Amino acid sequence: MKIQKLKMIFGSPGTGKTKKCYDEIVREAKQQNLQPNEILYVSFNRELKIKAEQRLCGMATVKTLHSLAFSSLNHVHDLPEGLTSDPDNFLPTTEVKQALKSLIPQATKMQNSDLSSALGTFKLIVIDEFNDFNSEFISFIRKVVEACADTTTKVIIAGDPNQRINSYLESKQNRHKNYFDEAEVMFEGVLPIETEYLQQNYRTANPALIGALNSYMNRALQADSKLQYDNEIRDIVNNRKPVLRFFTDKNKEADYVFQQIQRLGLSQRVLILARYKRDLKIYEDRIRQVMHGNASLHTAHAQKGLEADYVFYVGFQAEIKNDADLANTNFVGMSRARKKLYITTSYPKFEPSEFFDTEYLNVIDSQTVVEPERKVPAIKSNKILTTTKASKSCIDSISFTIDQSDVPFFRYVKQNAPMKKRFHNIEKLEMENGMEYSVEFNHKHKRYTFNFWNLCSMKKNGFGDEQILHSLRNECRKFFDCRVDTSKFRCTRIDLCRFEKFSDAFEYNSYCHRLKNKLKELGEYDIRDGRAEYKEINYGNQCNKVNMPNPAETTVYVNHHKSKYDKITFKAYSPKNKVNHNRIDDDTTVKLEFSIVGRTVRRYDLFRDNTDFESLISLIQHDQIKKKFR
DNA sequence: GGACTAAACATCAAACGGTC
DNA sequence: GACCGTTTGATGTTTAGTCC
Repeated sequence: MKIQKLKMIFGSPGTGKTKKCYDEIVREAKQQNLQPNEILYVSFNRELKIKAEQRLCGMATVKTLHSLAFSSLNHVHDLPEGLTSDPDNFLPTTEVKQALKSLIPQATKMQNSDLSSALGTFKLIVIDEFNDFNSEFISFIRKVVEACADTTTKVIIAGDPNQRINSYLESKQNRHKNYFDEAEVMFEGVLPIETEYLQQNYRTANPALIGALNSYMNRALQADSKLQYDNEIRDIVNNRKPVLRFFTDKNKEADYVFQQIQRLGLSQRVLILARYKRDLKIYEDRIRQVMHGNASLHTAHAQKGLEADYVFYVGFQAEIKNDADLANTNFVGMSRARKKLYITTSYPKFEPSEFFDTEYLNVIDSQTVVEPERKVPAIKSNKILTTTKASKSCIDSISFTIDQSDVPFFRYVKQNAPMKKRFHNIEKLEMENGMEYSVEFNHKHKRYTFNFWNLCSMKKNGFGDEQILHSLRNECRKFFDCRVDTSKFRCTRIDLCRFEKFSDAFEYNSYCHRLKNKLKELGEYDIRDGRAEYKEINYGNQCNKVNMPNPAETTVYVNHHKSKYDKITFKAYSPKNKVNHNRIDDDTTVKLEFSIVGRTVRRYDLFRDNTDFESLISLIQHDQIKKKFR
C-alpha cells in the first residue's frame, strides 16, 4: 500500500512553522531511513536557502523553486534558451533574467510523467513560506503535487495567509485571492489532505503582546480563529503592554524611538521596522552613531524571519481598505517582537479600537492640535453670482501653498486622470457646504497648493474677506488632520472680481482704455506686449486666431520692472451664455478679474468705485505674499 | 502592478524683429 | 499701425527605471 498524502501546516508568526518542517524531515528520515537525496526542501529565496542548509546540516537537498524548475526541465533536456546552469549557483545577468522569467511557466507545462520522473528520487518534498509564492509559482507547485499523486512521495506545505505581502506581484484579478482559503479546493482530489494549525506562540511570553496581535488578526485581518494564538492570556503587566503612539511629525517620532532605545540600554537587540524605506531614512544616520550595530533597520518586506526583543514598528498606516497588502505588512512587522512592541506613527490618526483591543495596549496621543480651529459661521448656500451686480469688489478665487517640509506627514494626492498632469497631481475635494476646491502636489518643488474658486457666493452670503480667508485656511488645515499652523499656508494668489454693467461695446472699450492709460500713467509698470492692446480693441484679431473660448476676453499683461514673475493680470469677460462674437450686447454684465500674484501691491484707483478695495489690499499685505513664486 | 522619479521630448504662447 | 514668421523660455507629456 502506498503512503501518500499532502500535509498543510498553517500557523501565525512565531508558532514554529519552519521548525515543524525541520522536525518532520528528521522524523521521516529516521522512520523511513531516507537519504539526503530523497528529501527536498524548497525555500522561497536564496537567503532562506542558505539558512535552511545550515539548519538541516546536509539531511536534505535544499533548492529554490527556480532551481527545482531548472533541474526538472534539464531532466528532459527542455531548458529555456540562454539558460545553461542552475540559477541558484550564479548571479543572473540581464539576458539570463529574461530567460529565468520563462522558467517556471515552462516547467508548469511539463508532462506529468516527465515531472514525476524528474522528481523520482524524492520521497518527501517540503515547501516552506507558501504565502510568498504568487499564482504563477503556485501553478507549478500544484503540478509538483500532481506529479507525486501516483508515487509514494509525501508533500508538506507550510505558510501563513496573513503574511502574504507580495500580492503587488500579482495580476489585478488575482490581487485579492487568498490561496490558502482555496488550497483545499486547489489540491482536492489530487492527494488526501491533512491540515494542521499551529497556535502556540513560542516567540513571545508577553500576554499583552499576544492579546494585541490576536485582536489585530481578528479586527484588521478578519483571520480564521484557528490562526489566532491559543496562549493563555493572563497576568498582564501594564508596562509590558505594546505602546501605540501618535506623533505630529516624523522628527518627533524618531526622537521618541531613540529616547526609548537609550532607555532600554544599548546592549539590547532592537529592530526598527517600517513598511517603506522612505520612513526609515530619518533613522539611518542616527542609528550608526548611537547603536554600534545592536539595532537594525528593515522594511517589513526585507526582514524575512527576523526577530528581536524590542521592535519599533514606525510609520503605521491605517488606510487598509484599498491596499491588499498593508494590513498584512503591519502584522508581519508587529509580530517580530519577543519582549515589547512599540507602534508609532505620524501618518493620519485612526481609532485604535478599529485595530486592537485597547485592553492590551497603551495608547498615547501626541498629535496635539497646533492651533485651535477658529469658528467661522457656516455658509448657507452656494449660489454663484451671474448677472446680479455685486455691491463691492470681492475675492473670487484664492490659492494657498505650503511646503512639504512644513507638514507632519506626506499625504498622497491622487492623480486626476482627465487633467493629465503628472507632476501636479490634483485631487478635487468638497467643503461641507458642497463647494469644490482642489489640492495639488508639485513634485518638482515639493509643495502642496490649494485652489478655491467661485468665492463670490460667500460674499453674497454676508462673509467678510477676513472670514473667507480664515475659513479657507481652516479647510486647508483639515487636509493634514488639523496638525498644521494656519499661518503656514501662504496665500500666493488672490483673484478679485466685481461685476460691472456696460450698456454697449463702446462703453466697455472705453473702460478698458482708461484702465490701460491708468497703468501707463503709473510709470512703475511697463506694458511690454504692445499687441495685448490690439486684443481689446480688435476682437477679430488674435483672439480668434488662437481659438480663445471667448472673443470678448480682454487681457492686459503688466510686468513689474524688477521681477518678471511679479505680475498683475487684468481680465474682463462676459458670462458664457452672453457671448457675442463681434460685440458686447446691451445690458451685458461683465466680470472683471484682478489677479495679484506673488507680491504686495499699492492701491490703484482702477475701478469706478473702490469702496472695498482698500481693505482687500491691506489684507493681502497682511498675508505678506512672498516674492518667490517660482 | 502601480506609485514614484528624473530625464527626454513635445507643445504653447510671449517676445521679438522684420515687412508692408 | 497692422501683420506675420521665428526664437525662446516655460510648461506639459511620455518614457524608462526604481522600489515595495
